[in-house]
Amino acid sequence: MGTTKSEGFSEEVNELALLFKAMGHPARIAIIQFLRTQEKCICTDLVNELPLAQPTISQHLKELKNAGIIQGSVSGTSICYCLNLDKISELDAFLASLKYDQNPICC
Amino acid sequence: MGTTKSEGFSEEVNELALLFKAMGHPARIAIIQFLRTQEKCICTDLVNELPLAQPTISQHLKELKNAGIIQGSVSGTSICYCLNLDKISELDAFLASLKYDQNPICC
DNA sequence: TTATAATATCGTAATATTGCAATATAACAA
DNA sequence: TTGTTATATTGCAATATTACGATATTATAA
Repeated sequence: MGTTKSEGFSEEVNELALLFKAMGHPARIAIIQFLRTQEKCICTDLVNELPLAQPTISQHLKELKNAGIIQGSVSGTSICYCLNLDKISELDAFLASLKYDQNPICC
Repeated sequence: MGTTKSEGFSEEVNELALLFKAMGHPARIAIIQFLRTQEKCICTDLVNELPLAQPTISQHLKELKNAGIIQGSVSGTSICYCLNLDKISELDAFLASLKYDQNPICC
């Protein structure tokens, strides 16, 4: 136990869960918000912006990248991160579908 | 450590993170999908539908309810759960905003 | 080459999450 | 009352996550 059970759930369900999980942390939401509002997406600034140490931020960036929510491209000594709108659209589509499919006579 | 640091992040960021976190598990996504497609939202069926034991499902329902993503109303011996579209709209609005605000010249 | 700046990785302690058996509770039926 | 059905709670073992200091890596600058 302690392990999340993924067998018995559809691919789609597991994929969505991983994406939502990757967003389920304040630092990672803050990173996403920061990337949205930045002119340039170079990211040492996150270390000054967020109340977390550099290794911790690096770790959160890695998780977002693994989930495919952000992309990073090397640019000299620094790395340019940005949002991957495709993944974000997947989540958005799922949530939007909930709003329309739902049975009106409930609870 | 092990504890998520929430001080230093805005209320909004923390709230969004909690909502996403609540959805970051296959069982909880499956529950949400099930509620969407059911005629009636009575939920013993989840125990037959999902590959998890009854106490585990009960626990996941509780987490979704605590996050405000679903609501439950007692109906005799059983409980009628349904989606709370307001919360879902909050998440949806956040994701949708990412798609429009983003800087087009990036990475 | 040596320094510096930006980022990543490792190791680890503290805490959280997950899943389930056992058990409790609560509403109704016989 | 006794049983039955639906759900919740408790307790616990296994595992995952979080945060960070120390240290590595990598690219450029001096």
